[in-house]
Order: sequence, then C-alpha cells, then structure tokens
Amino acid sequence: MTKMGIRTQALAVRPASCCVPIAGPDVGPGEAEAAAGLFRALADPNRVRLVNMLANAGDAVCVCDLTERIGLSQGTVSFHLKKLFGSGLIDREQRGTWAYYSLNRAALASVADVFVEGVSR
Amino acid sequence: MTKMGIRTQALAVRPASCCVPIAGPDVGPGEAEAAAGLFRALADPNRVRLVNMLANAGDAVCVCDLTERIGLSQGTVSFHLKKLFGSGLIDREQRGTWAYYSLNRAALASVADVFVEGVSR
DNA sequence: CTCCTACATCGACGGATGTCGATCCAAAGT
DNA sequence: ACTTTGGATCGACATCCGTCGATGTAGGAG
Repeated sequence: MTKMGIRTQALAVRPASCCVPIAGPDVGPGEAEAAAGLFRALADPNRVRLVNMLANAGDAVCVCDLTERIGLSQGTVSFHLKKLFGSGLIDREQRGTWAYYSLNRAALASVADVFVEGVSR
Repeated sequence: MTKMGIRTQALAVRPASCCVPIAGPDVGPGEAEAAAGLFRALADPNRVRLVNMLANAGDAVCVCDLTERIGLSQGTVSFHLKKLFGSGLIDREQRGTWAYYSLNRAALASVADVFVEGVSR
C-alpha cells in the first residue's frame, strides 16, 4: 500500500512541451527536472532496445511479442513499458486482450530539439 | 592512491561513436548500453543544469563558480562533473589550482544524432 | 616551511531502480 | 459456468544513485 499511488513519472509526461533546449537560455530547476525525466526514461539499455524495436516495427507491437524478443520476464517488460509510456515516448492501444505499444515519433524527435537548438546558435 | 585513474567510467567515454541511431536498424545489447550510458549522464536535473550553465557560459568555468551557482556541496558538484566528463559531454582543463570545465558541443550534437531517423544515410 | 585555497575522494546513509516470481484482473473461448 | 491467456501490479530483494560532511592532496602565497 502506500507506495501504490506512486506518481512515479508525473513530472515527465509532457512529450514536447518539456523540451527546453539544453543549451538555450537559463534552465530553471523545474525545466531541468522535466528534461532529466525524459533522459531517465532512456537511461536503461533494455528500454533503449524496446524503443528501437518499436521504431523498427514501424507499427504497433503487442507486449507478448516484445517480451519474447527481449528475454525478460513479462512483469519486467510491463515495468519498462510503463516508464516509457509515462515519459510520452510511446503510445498504448488496447485491442481486446492485447496491449499494443507504438513509438511516438513526434515525441522522439522533440527530444532531439533539446540538443540541436543552441548548439548551432 | 596515486593520482587518479581518470578512466573511471571507461564504458561511456566515446562521445560520438556510441551514437547509434535509436530508430535505426537493430540495436544490440552493447550499443543499447552505450546509448543508455549517455542518457544516464543527463538523467539528473542538477547535471542538466550544469550542462546548461556551461553552454551559456560559452567559455570554460571553474568548479568554484559552478558550486556557488548551483547550491550544492562542493563534493557533490565534483561528483556530477565527473559523471559528465566520463560520458564525454564536457571537457576538463587544469589551470594551476583551478579546474575548468567546458561543454563539448560536438559530443552534445552527436547525442541528437541518436534520435535522427537513420534513413538519411 | 607553513598555511590556505581549490578540488578530488571517501564513508555513510536514505531513497530510487531493475529484476524476478507470484498474484490479480479482465477479456475470449470452451 | 469454467478455463485460458495477456497483461498489470505486488512483495521482496540486491544494486545503484545523489547527497552530505570529512578527509586527502596538490598548488600558491606568505
């Protein structure tokens, strides 16, 4: 109990609006936390691989398929997908019994904006 | 213990070569770990702020200056700078008693490449 | 040589993270 | 109705991470 409500990644949920240019004008504590939250979502090799799988699939993929390919327990895969979903990097769609996840390409592209701006200012 | 093995976090050190497009062809476990390592370096709000400070400074900044502005203990700032340095995102230069850190803009730009759709190749 | 300053490193601590197996839940099929 | 199946959640555990204060260390100033 207690820990359930876990607002675990409440802060990171905005996919694009969070993307303050890291090299732009002064980044405040709040913006820094938002940016860090996005990076945290990608700070695990298995999540990077999941994102890569979804990117290559081009289409939505069900959890069972991902679980099989990544070689982790089903619960762990769910855990990672929840983090990615919470960060806005992937989308979720329920089709009957199956849950299909797909890459949010716009969100992914917006992460790049965090860097490019300011680098070539 | 002698000087210091600056190679402390050898795994993440390659700035650009690590940057496998996250949306490109199959990312193996090794490449995923390298990419995740880079993101891990930016997965903390205080490190994001440090990078931002260095970006805005345009020039190298000494640790004492950063410590004062970020409001953390000196040891903690050193800890974060070491992580950023280990990831290749920032450079270090010793000037007498002072240590000056500066943003490695090439490395930062290369992180953006991770997100670029690999198709352009 | 002695002291001070700037920085790195250490020891410790609490909190977050990744993982598993087990459990719960809802939808589908029988 | 019962059973099965896909997926989310839980409990427990080991590890990692961020932070501080304290200590170590090297360069400059006196």
